[in-house]
Parts: sequence; structure tokens; C-alpha cells
Amino acid sequence: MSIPGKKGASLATLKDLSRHLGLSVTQISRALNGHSDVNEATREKVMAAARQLRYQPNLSARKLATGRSGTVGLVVPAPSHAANDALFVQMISGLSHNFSKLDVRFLLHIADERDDPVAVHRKLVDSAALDGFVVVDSRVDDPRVHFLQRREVPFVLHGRTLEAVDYPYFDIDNYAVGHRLTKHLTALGHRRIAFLNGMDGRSYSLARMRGYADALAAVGERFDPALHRNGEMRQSVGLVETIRLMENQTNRPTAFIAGNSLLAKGIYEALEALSLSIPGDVSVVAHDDLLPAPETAAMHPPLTVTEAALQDSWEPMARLLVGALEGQPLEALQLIGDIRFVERRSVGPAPRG
Amino acid sequence: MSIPGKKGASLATLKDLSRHLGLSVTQISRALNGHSDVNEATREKVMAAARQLRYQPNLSARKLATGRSGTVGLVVPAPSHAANDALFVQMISGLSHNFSKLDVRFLLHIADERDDPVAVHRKLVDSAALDGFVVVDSRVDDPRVHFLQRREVPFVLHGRTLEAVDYPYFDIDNYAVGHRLTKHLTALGHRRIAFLNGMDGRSYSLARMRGYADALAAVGERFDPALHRNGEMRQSVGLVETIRLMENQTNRPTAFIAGNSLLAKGIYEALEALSLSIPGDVSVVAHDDLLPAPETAAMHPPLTVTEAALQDSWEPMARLLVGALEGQPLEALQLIGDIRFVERRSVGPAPRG
DNA sequence: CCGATTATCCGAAGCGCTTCGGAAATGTGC
DNA sequence: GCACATTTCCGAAGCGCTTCGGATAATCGG
Repeated sequence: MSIPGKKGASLATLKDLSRHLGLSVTQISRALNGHSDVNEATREKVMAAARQLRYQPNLSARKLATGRSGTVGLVVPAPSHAANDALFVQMISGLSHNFSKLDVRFLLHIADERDDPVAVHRKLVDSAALDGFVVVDSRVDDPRVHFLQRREVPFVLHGRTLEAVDYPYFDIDNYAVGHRLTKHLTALGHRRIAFLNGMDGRSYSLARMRGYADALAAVGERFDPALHRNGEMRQSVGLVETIRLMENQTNRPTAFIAGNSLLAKGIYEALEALSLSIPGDVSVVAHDDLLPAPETAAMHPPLTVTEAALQDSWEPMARLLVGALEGQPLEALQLIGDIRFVERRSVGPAPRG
Repeated sequence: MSIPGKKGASLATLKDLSRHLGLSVTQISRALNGHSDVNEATREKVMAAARQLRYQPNLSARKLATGRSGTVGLVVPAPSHAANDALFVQMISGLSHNFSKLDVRFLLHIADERDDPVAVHRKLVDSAALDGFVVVDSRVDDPRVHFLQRREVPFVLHGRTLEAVDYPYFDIDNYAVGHRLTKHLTALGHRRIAFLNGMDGRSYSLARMRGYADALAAVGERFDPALHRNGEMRQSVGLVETIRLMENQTNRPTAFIAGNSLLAKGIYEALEALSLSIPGDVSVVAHDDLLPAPETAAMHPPLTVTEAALQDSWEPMARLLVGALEGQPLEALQLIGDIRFVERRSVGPAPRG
């Protein structure tokens, strides 16, 4: 491939523009970057010449001068299971697309399961390649967040680690999700309510569990660890956990809450296999991330859910990170997305014990 | 997020090491980069200090000095259909993972359908952010390739555009795929052989078609455009195209070749729906990329295929691109992966007309 | 008409790295 | 002991950009 270093049509630089226009490099730079002390007429000329010569600033040079490279990164493991592929694709596409709309480049690092996420971030930070990070799948006490905060590297978190936080994030009110779904069931008399929650240690799982526990407490019901399960949110998990929970003949749950629609699908499948009807024998509700499949409205019976499109996270995530890079105040960088409660046909009154 | 530009624990630079060791910056740089004119003892000391101070070269600075940033890019559209998600995830993961093993960063740009791929590449090239590109889904006359060649930007292509090419690529022998599968069928007396091929304009589709046409010609059969279809390689496409092809009562194909296993699945489904048996009434063969699903060995009947794991492309792709960046000779940068012919139970002799 | 403000502009330095050309120190042969 | 080669080191320049501080010219008030 050609002689290394010898570029074919070498790129236009500020110096080229300077020569071309008989202006100093300084003034060209200031003109292009919208500084105030440059005559409007010359700015026009500079802009025109820049377009004509196809000038693009050299990002490495700019990075060196300003400390900002215009590139952000995401470090994620590959999807653990094919069922999560769609989610992964949506996330990657959403982020890449929205960053490029903001003229920011998006660096993706698919991490090995084995290696320490903090080490990967550190390496990227130390090589000064990135201005900031997107952090997803947040943990209740997330080491990546600690690291980035300590090093004062901008980032935006998908989720939150605790209640009071001092970094940019986009999240939905997961406490409300857990609370709302539970309350909907308790209002109809349900007391033994199983909750197939998300992965252990994830902040959204914890928040939802708290909402669930508090809504139970409100009707005098104690949180029963035997009815709460953490795990991957896949259909097969919903299937086996439901069967396990229904095994117990003496004190079966009368209702299920699913962390997402895939789990709910598994619950439906299990109940069907056990010849239990929804909502006659068992009620089911779920949170729906509005992934392409499965569609909760098309299930039999249609599933009652709280819904919030995960897909809608990526635009704000990109916007918030760029805001952070631009030094916007923290208040403007913390966003909570809406959730909607959609009542359908999967819930009935608790059967009489 | 903090005062922009003011880094918390600011990174170690060559100057720091220089001060620390009482050596010139030059010598530190040469020591770290393995140049010959540095005493082994001092090199040791430098290495040790670098480790201790957690020195990481500033890639932007290096880029400015050498023209190489250690970052490569991929521009792709988002998967057009959920059926392709798995493939997409495999590709992205495989590339990212293999590049990071080679200590190269991987920039992903999910392109909008609407915007011109060449323009996107141009912008990335002009901003001097990338050393080279991975180019996938190659076309018979690929504008991206033309652009990159003209600008002398290193790249590696997945596939080939023509027979005689002068750039790095990884490909499989798609001509052989088409030829082998067809010949297997003609040897058993089949003459009316339908081919559900990949997307129009893709180089692999063309190569396979040529192999198919030549193998037909070898038994005196003319290529019949009515029996050859280009399209997306999805199950539903296989289904409808098969039904359409079998509609023609007078001159039905006695065998099908599928571009991949998804298409084959659709063919199976259609033939089953039409109450046609495999291989009694119709024979089927396919090329199998060994995607996680569907498994051609587990189909009923097990499918005769040529197989080549797409998954195995990404390691060589990464290696070849890095080789190109390092200026290795072209001969070392063109690789053709193996294909295996696996005979199973989906083919029988042509039924007597 | 003059000193002071304002609008435009520019030179030079510096970001962290590599590399060219040469300098200093060490070793070699006779 | 000297001319020479070899080994090991260093200063300075430069990659393309931003920015600080100051320069120049135009404008203004009185």
C-alpha cells in the first residue's frame, strides 16, 4: 500500500489556507472557530476558501492543542446471548448515529469478559484518545464510575448508581416502575407477588426491587426473598423460574412481575405449560423496554406493562455527554425519561385463597 | 464535569520520564520504541520507569509526529433486518476484539442509509483520525475502494471487487462455492437448478453465479436467468422465492442452491408447505457461513453444504489491515479462506422428467 | 488635531511525540 | 599514542493546531 507517510492528495492545512488567502494562520483559525475579533468579510472569505479546499481540521493536532479530540468511547462486553443481540445492535447504532449527528466520533471497544473494565478505560484515558465515555449497564456501586470521577474524565451513565449523584446520567424512574406494577396488583388483592427481576447488582434492578418492596409494605406485606429472583432477562429464564416458583404447592404466587418482555414471554410459556390461565389463575405484569420483539400488546392475553422505549435513551445519552464535554452545568445533564402505564388484559383480581 | 482542560491526575509524558531519569526525551523515546542505538541497561531502566509511572504514549501527539494514530475505522449501515443482527454482532465483536489484541483502536461509524458512504469515509480520512479502514460487503465495482485507493489510504476488504486486485483482502473462493455446489447436483443428473443468490451487485454473489454458470455450461446447460435470483439472504425470502419458482408447472427446478443457511431454511419451509419431499422431489444444497442459527446439520434432512465460518474472517481481517499499516508487501496481505464441502442427506438423483 | 478606545490582525510559544544530524564517549588496530 | 570506527547519547526542528500578548490601523470624543 504505497509509501507510508506519503499521502496521495495530502490534506489542506491551516497553513495552506493562510498561504492561499494571505492571512496569518492565527486569524484563519479564529475565523473558522467563530471568534469575535475577526472581520465578517474576511470570515466569509476564509469559510469559502475552507470549503473550496475541503479543509478539515486535523483532530490530532487540535487534541494536542486543546486537549479535546472530538471522540468518545464505549466499552462493553459482547452480548452474552443471542437473545440480546437486538438490544445490542439498537444501542450501538443509536449511539453511533447520534454522536455522528453531533459531529463526534464514536469508538467502540468490545471488552473481553476476562479483563477488568476499569483497566480498559484507564488505558483508553491514558492514551489520551478519548474525550469522554458512555457507560451502560450501571452497577449499584460502579467501579467504572469511581474511576472516571477520580480522573475527572467526562462521562454519561445509563442509569444511576445511587440516589444522590453528581454526574451526568440518563435514567428512567425504576423505583416507580417497581412500585407502580406492584401497586396495580396489590390493589386487586394480590399479596403473593413474584418478581423476576434483572441481573443482580444492576442499579435498575435494585431500584425496582425497592419500589416493589415499598408497595408491598404499603399493604402490610413483608418482602419475601423467596419470591424475588435476579437473573438474565431472557425467555428461558422466565420459563424455568416460573416453573420453580409454582412448584411450591402450599404458598404459590398469584401474580408475576417481569423485568422485561422477554421474561414475561417465558412466564406466559410456563403458565401455559402448567395449564394455568392468565389472568384467571395468575396475573402477569411487566416492564416493557419496547424492543422490537416480543410485542407485549400482541401477547395472549395482551400484557399490562409500564413502558419506556430503551431506544429513546441513545439520543439523550449522546446529547448529555456532549453537553458535559462542553462544560454545561450538572443540572442540565441529568435526565429522567418518562414511563407510561399501559393497562391491558393480563391482570385480574387475586383468586380467593 | 470539572474544569475543562484541567486533568485530575495528569498523565505521564516523555518529559516526565526524562526528568525522572536524567535522560533526554529523545533517548527515552528511542528506548521505548526499540531503536538500536540505546544501551540495553538504560533501556531496562526506561522501561521500568515507564511502567512505574504508568506511561502511555499520547496517541494524538504520536499521530502528529508520525502520521499514524493507531486507530482504524469501519463504516457500515445498521442491519437492515433483525435476522441479520447476529451476523452484525459477530462482525463488530470480532473486529473490535481482534484489533484490540493488536493494540489498535476500533472506531465504528453506523452510517445512515441516506448518506453517501464515500463522503463518510472522506470526512474521516480528512480529519486525520484514522490510519485505515475495514471495508465489508464489497461490491463488484466498489466506490469506497476506488476512493481509498485514490487517496492511498490503507484498507482491507472483506471480499474482492474483481479478479486481479492490488489491495489487501480476505475472501473465500466464492467461484468455487458456486461451482462445487452446482457440480454436485449436475453429477446426479440435475439440470434445472435454481439459485437463490445474495444481494445484487455484491462481489460474492457475482463470483458464485459465475461458478454456477460455468458448472452448468460444463454439462451443456445454458444459464437461465429465470432460475437465478438476487436478494436479501433471509428465511422469508427463501420461502417466497421458492414458492414462486415452483409455481411454474411446466419446467420446475429439480434442485435449489441457497446462498446461505437462512435462505435454505426458507426453501425447506416452502417445499414442506408444498408437500414436496427433500431429496425425493427436490434436492437442496447451500453455502453455510456457520452462523449460530440455523444449524444446517440439524435440519431435516441434514443439509449438504459448502461451509466456511464467517466468524473466522475477523481475525485475518484485523491482522491484514495492521500488516498493511506496517507496510508489509501486498502478497502477504491477500488471503483466501478455506471452504469445506460437507455432504449430508438433502441431495438425491434428479427425478425422471 | 490628539490621546484613547475599538476593531482587526499577527508572531511566537507550546501541546507530546519522533527523527535528523551531529556530539560525546568508548573501543579498535597499528 | 593516534586516527578511526562504533556505541550511546542529545538538541533542535517540526507535525497542525490554539492561544496569549501585543501590534497596527481605524474610529471617536472633545
